[in-house]
Amino acid sequence: MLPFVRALSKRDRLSVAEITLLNSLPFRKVAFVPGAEIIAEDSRPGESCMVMRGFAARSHYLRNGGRQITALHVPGDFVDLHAYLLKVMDHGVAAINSCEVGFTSYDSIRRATEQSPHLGRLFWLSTVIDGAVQRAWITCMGRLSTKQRIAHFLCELYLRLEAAGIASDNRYALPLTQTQLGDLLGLSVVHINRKLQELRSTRLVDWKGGMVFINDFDALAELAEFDPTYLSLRIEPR
Amino acid sequence: MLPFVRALSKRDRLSVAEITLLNSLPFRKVAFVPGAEIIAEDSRPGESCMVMRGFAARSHYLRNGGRQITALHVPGDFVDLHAYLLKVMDHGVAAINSCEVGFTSYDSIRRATEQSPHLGRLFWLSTVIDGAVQRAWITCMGRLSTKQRIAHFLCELYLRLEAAGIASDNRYALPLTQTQLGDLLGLSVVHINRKLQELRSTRLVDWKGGMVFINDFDALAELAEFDPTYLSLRIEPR
DNA sequence: CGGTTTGTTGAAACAGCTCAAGAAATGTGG
DNA sequence: CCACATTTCTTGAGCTGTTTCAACAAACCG
Repeated sequence: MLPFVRALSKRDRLSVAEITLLNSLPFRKVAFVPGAEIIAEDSRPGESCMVMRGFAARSHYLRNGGRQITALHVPGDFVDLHAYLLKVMDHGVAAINSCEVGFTSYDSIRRATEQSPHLGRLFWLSTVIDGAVQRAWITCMGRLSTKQRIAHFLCELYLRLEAAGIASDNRYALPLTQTQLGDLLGLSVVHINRKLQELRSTRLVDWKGGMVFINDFDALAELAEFDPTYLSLRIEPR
Repeated sequence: MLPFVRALSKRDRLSVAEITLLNSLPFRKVAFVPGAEIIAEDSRPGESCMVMRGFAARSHYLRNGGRQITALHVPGDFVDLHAYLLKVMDHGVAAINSCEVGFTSYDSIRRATEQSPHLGRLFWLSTVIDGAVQRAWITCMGRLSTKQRIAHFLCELYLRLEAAGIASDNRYALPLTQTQLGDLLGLSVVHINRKLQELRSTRLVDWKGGMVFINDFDALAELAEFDPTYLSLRIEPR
């Protein structure tokens, strides 16, 4: 089953017909090496893409060479449903690690939404959840301490990966470098490094060898003022 | 004409039937005094709302009493279309100044989208543009200097107000206090105050008596690395 | 007109950045 | 499986940006 279907089914009941329709969406699968550009800034794609395996990031680059990651996409994320309506990319999408992405044409998206308006709303929901995540990031960046931001990010990612069915037991593979985490949280590597050490020393969470181990999720969430409401991980008729 | 219709018509061609349909959406209009809560955090609204007059803000509050504004909504913004799909509010919406808001039920939204799938996509577009604005804010907060952040915000708001038909000639009414601007950009009032003075001293922009005067939009945009692509202010078939 | 909110200023403390260098981990070709 | 090159992580030191606290001035409101 597609991780996307699994993630959707954490948010609403899907009929067998809808699952069939989703599984029959024609995906052109492409593999990307770490750092490769998946969708170029300013391009006008004719397809949307979904992460099948690995991580991808949306990012903006600045004049001084600085980078800001505005979203991290994990397996099951319908990354570029936005572009179906925005038409022009205002940012680029790149592979974080070695990853596989599926492309499907706007035509097939439109056909699916016309065949099932409910599925159309679920596609819409997927973009709206992305927006909720971005709002949470804005709050983190504006008002939380560095240690809290890191903790918040680690909590969020655990729940998202769990929803996609690729994390459990409070642990998951996180293929990010500290530089990338800095670009994501809007901080320098050096500072990330130091605060990460402080966070590790609390023993609430570990991150080594590309694996995150959350030893005390509740305490970590408490530290980060993390409230999972914004992830909409509840089954509701939508 | 609704400012919402005006803003949409900057992004796609609307048929007469669609404009009629929009104008016939039943809106229950409510006036709010400055600071009043329009939608409560954690509530489950049964209606979406649109700003008719004045400004409204989404915000998160933190344990220490801090506040982060994650979106500023101006006349023509269909503020709470998100909740149509999210169901539970993960944040509150409050009036910035004295404002008028129109509420319309999820039922009428659903009827309109079923009557016109194209209008449905335009509603979806409206939420996706909100997301694009949030991504731009993330980049601002993470990687721009304070002066740039202020400048970026002032540029963005001018274009959004112009699209809604309530700003022109590089000037507009901005009913924010410096404290609110700080909550929006994730900075303290004191710092906002000092950097605002520096920005004023460049003569690129003025802000006094609740009015913003952009003396040199291009130079201000250049300073802020502002690229309006993300606002999707182009007519495209969507 | 007086009370309250908003804007402005100074000074000290703290958070985060940059630069630079060395240590550890990872990847690659032989 | 080792040796080497490259990337990533870690550390120190000095500097810049931002916050906090506290006070006063100016603007606004009833």
